[in-house]
Amino acid sequence: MSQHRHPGAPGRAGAVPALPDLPEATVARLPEYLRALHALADTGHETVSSEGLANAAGVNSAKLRKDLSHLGSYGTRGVGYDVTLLIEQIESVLGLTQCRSVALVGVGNLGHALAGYDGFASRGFRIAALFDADPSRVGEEINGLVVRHVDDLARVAVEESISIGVIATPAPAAQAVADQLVAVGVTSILNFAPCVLSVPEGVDVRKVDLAIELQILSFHEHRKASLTALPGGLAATDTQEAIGT
Amino acid sequence: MSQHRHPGAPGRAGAVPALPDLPEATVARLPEYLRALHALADTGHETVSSEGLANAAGVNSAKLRKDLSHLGSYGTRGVGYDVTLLIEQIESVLGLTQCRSVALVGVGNLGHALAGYDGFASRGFRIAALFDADPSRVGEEINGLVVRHVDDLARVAVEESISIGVIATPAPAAQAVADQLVAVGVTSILNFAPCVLSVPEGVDVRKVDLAIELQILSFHEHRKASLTALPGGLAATDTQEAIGT
DNA sequence: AGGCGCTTGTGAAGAGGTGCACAAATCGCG
DNA sequence: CGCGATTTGTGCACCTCTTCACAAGCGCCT
Ligand SMILES: NC(=O)c1ccc[n+]([C@@H]2O[C@H](COP(=O)([O-])OP(=O)(O)OC[C@H]3O[C@@H](n4cnc5c(N)ncnc54)[C@H](O)[C@@H]3O)[C@@H](O)[C@H]2O)c1
Ligand SMILES: NC(=O)c1ccc[n+]([C@@H]2O[C@H](COP(=O)([O-])OP(=O)(O)OC[C@H]3O[C@@H](n4cnc5c(N)ncnc54)[C@H](O)[C@@H]3O)[C@@H](O)[C@H]2O)c1
Repeated sequence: MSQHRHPGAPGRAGAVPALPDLPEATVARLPEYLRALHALADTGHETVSSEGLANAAGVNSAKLRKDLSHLGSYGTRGVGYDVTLLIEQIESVLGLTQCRSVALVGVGNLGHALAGYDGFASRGFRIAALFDADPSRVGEEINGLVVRHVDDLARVAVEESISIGVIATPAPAAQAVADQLVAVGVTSILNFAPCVLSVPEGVDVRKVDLAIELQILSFHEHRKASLTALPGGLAATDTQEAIGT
Repeated sequence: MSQHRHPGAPGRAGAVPALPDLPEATVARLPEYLRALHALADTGHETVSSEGLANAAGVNSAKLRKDLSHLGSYGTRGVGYDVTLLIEQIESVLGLTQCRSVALVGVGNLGHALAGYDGFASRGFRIAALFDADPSRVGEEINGLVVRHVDDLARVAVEESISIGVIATPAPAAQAVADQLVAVGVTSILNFAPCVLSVPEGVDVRKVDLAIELQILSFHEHRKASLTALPGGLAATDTQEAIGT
């Protein structure tokens, strides 16, 4: 039940990309494989085994093979995977063959760090525009980019063909900013504000909340403390515990 | 996600702390519920239904009820959940009743933003110490905290009873920093460097990689573009939205 | 007191993800 | 040219997570 229209999207009927409807869990791991592959390429490796790559990416080798098998058979049995070829394939699947332009809204404490980060460019993204609502911030230059007023979003978004929006404003402003981004045709949003965004169908939102990460760690810390507190019979590895009824 | 071990049998071996062995997916959502509950409390709500809270947290109401049922029965049928009581319960489970001390290593671009962020304190965390390896940065004061040299980690960690370490150094230094943190007894690490950390069993690592988030968005953007280009009769393909963390 | 509407808590079914284990495929070498 | 070593790709069983659907419980109103 999805009718996503892309305003002004050129009807490019390219039949080439046989896009293979990947499992979401696989998609989330591909970037990690990509990073590991680049590291391997930089150190002169031409091929890599699933075991080696899995190790570098911090996952199980069977999982890695299954993930890669979803893209097609790009490995050679008895040898492994061609590093360069695999990089090309993963980048193609992730849509990184074209450099994507990112708009960053909210150039405060966190926004400054993001704007000054060079790790995005090296991974296929270009921060194309910075926006803020505070007039005293507008005009400031960061890393060769001038901060513009958020009211210019519509114009600049088209000029720079923005495809991803990053929200780094305080939480109370985030929904309004999201609405503005959606209004200018942005369909992917990365949200740093600790709040839930409501967006129309067809728009993807990913959220990064550092406090949540810390709280999850806190839970495990709490649990570990409780476990060490109770002596009990440390009878080797008894991982079986039936909970069902 | 962090690699998770199976440390023996975490079942209900100990009857003292009534530690409820929660599903990992539930743990990851509890902080979101907590944030939504605080927002409700601030706006004067005394009770909330599963439907209302689920809405505020951006999840399914059945999922929310099942999550909360793992903590025990703290709702009242026909009425809903007592906001204050539920906050207490969740904070207790997450181990937030005591304020946890955080050490931040790497006070560069990103580290400055984190150190200056007041959103941690309001959610039960205290940034207790800042560390850097660059002598020119040591001594700098940020938000009332003095940057110390990373060699002082051992001493300060004990003094401040650090329970969580945050790594915001460049990737090549991250593993060494992680080793140092582990050496002084830290068993929970939040890593911002784009690399895999190797840590002993019993240490939890969570990773935040912004480039990965962007690449996942890029994939969906790519997929959406392909779908709009391919008309086809498949109007029933359900597009996924607002992917969870 | 009793009925009625609302909401929780949960059994069960289904969907999705994980990891083992192994057959199939490929290479190097004698 | 065949054989053994190596590694991929995948069927399968198991497990976790999600979602539906509904009985049980609670408060309120008559
Ligand atoms: N700083 C951190 O380390 C950190 C960590 C985790 C989460 N966050 C979250 O990131 C967000 C930003 O944090 P921060 O520390 O940079 O805050 P900040 O107050 O320093 O910066 C916010 C910026 O957004 C701008 N802004 C406000 N409303 C706007 C609007 N409608 N349109 C455009 N710009 C607008 C402000 O002018 C300001 O420059 C917050 O939601 C915060 O909770 C920050
Ligand atoms: N800036 C961002 O927005 C951003 C975004 C995503 C990821 N990251 C990642 O976060 C990390 C930090 O990024 P940054 O932009 O702040 O880099 P940065 O170079 O500005 O800061 C790194 C800091 O770490 C210190 N450092 C180096 N080695 C150290 C060691 N062994 N012990 C202690 N401190 C040490 C350096 O002195 C420096 O102050 C990097 O891994 C980067 O990839 C940053």
